[in-house]
Amino acid sequence: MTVDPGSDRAMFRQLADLLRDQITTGKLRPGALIPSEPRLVQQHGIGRDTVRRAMAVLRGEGLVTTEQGTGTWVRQTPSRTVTIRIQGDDWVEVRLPSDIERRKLGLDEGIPVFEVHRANGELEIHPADRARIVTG
Amino acid sequence: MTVDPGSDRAMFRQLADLLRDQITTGKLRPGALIPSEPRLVQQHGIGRDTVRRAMAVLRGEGLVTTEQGTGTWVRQTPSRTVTIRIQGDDWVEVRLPSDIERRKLGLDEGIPVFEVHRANGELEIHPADRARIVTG
DNA sequence: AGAGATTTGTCCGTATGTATT
DNA sequence: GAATACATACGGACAAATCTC
Repeated sequence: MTVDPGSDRAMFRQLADLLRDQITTGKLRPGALIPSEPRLVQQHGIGRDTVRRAMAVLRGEGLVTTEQGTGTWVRQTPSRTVTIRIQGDDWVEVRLPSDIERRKLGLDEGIPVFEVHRANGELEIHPADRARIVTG
Repeated sequence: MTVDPGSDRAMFRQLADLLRDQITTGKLRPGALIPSEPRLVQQHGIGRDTVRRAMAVLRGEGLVTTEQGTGTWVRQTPSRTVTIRIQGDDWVEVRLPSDIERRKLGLDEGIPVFEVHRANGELEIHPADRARIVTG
């Protein structure tokens, strides 16, 4: 299966769809290496820019992580180590960190953060891929 | 102020930083029009690719929204119309929607979704820029 | 309705730099 | 050092959407 230049859907989206499907169906398991950019270029007969844009889509969805000089992998969904308990007048919002904040927190692209506003005025930030909100 | 080719920081990140700063400080208010791509190209003496990547950064952070044929605007943070109440064994996780799901939900890029798992097994999806989690 | 200008979307090519193996 | 892989940046070309006249 490959991408279709004649389709209405942009080729980089088709390629992202194709890889996302392999990830969500388990064909590409967490930790698996995505074929290199030149490899995908050759496999689908497309430009490198197109491949890179597809990767950018998947990174933005938190599905893959890329390391310069090495390659791109299916992200390991970390076991949720943090359980956030809220009660009373606590409340929670969610947002994506800025590029700067993301680096400071050591987060991958496409990972939102929980902003936990405690009733006492304190503010906690938690990466949203390692946390789950419960009551009590 | 403009970008510096000699800096360690990539130029498209510098441009994103610059615009993000104007947005967060209120210099560019919600609804304000971002200068067009050719305008920014000329203003900073950079390539269009660089400008577009800066925009992609800001879109991914949920700060701006882009419409083909029109332009790019500072996002209106919608009034929070949804309040999610959780209690008992309800729990909440957060993720970014896939490209396909995002279109189906009519969401901008960079907007996470709440996944509310009810104790009775039901599953609710809420755009995370229009929701707030509380107890009770 | 139509034409033209403006603006963003997609795709390709090339070149160079940086990081890892 | 060499080979491989991703990062950044430029340029050009055409398509698609929107707006104005």
